[in-house]
Amino acid sequence: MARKSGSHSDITGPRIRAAAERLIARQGFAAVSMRQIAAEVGVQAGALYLYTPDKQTLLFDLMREHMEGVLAAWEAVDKPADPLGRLQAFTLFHIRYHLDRPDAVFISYMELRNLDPGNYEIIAGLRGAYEDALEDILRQGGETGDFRVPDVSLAAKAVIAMLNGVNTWYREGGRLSRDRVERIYWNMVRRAVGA
Amino acid sequence: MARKSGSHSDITGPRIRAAAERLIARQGFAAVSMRQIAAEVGVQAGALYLYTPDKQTLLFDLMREHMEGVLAAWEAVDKPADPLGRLQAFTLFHIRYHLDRPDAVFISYMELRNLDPGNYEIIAGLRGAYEDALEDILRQGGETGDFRVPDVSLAAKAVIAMLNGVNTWYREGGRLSRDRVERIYWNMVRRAVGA
DNA sequence: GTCTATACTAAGATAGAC
DNA sequence: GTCTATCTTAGTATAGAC
Repeated sequence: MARKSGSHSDITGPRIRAAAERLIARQGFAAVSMRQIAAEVGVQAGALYLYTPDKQTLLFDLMREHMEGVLAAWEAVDKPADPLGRLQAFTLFHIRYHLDRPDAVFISYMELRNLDPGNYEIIAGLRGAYEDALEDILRQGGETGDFRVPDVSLAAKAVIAMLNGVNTWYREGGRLSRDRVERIYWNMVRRAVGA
Repeated sequence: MARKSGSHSDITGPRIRAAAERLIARQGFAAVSMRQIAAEVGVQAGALYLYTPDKQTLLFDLMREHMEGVLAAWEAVDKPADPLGRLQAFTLFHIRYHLDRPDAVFISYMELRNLDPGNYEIIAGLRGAYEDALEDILRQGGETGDFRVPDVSLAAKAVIAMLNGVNTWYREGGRLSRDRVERIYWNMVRRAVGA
């Protein structure tokens, strides 16, 4: 495709999103200024408004893309038919996908309260859809007798909270390898649901 | 004690902290202005500086008081000698204490990144001390054979993350009573550590 | 102890030149 | 597509009156 000289729209857009993601994850949405994001990209603040109508939309787009990405990636996972296998697939998928995207995860988790009401509803809906995927597995396993979960909704919330915790402390090259962390957590998840 | 007419230092101070806690929990530290806190209390913004040297110290004091409160309260709990009883006591204590203070919990969890480095170290140390208390229980139970935890540090983090999750969704008067939630979570914790 | 007034800084967003 | 310059609003914090 031909490109006008001096035009960088195909590269600046993604760079703005990447810079915003990094900065918001570290400092929080309200504490990050548009000037700061612009400086990180190497443009002036005004130039950002060629790529987003306002700061709120920038945050919303980051969160929506992340949540849609999680859902699409889980859809694409090759899933065993039996509940235990599915739960293991979910556990390993969740840990890996989230450890690969710490900034996006952190934002989608911490900045919910900075979304406008309409945007909040949409993101909350996407989060609910992801939780539903886990609930379905737990319900299926309850019916087959593979799991013993007195309350499917609570168990799903507990498992996701436990797995999300990994992101708060795991550091590449630390005491434990990813594989080891995954095994230990899978062991705890399995036992927590009475498998 | 004699009090000057028009003096409200004994009441305004706590009211400022209460208002700051409420507002910061809902909107985030960076998004809350000193004017907003003052308006909530019914004074002018300048008057806040009679009670705190600056906004950062106000945040730090809220977090320090909360963390010290958690530690002191856990110290004061009547604890069984056996690991299983201790773990149950910890689980029920954690859920109850945290559900009673949702705003303080939320802040101590979400606003770590808004602390100045020196203040961060202090709060992180207090958090570590609380986690240590749980690690001690798990280690003891591992030695007696009551629990099967391949990694005490990971298990402690997993349990605390799971329990913290309750605060994100529990609402008084909702589908489940506190007692029922406590029982279900205790069941999951117990199984997760192989008891 | 609190208020009014304000100094100072920085924010989000826009207009118009290039 | 980007920059410079700027409008408008709002923030933290302080000074001095009462």
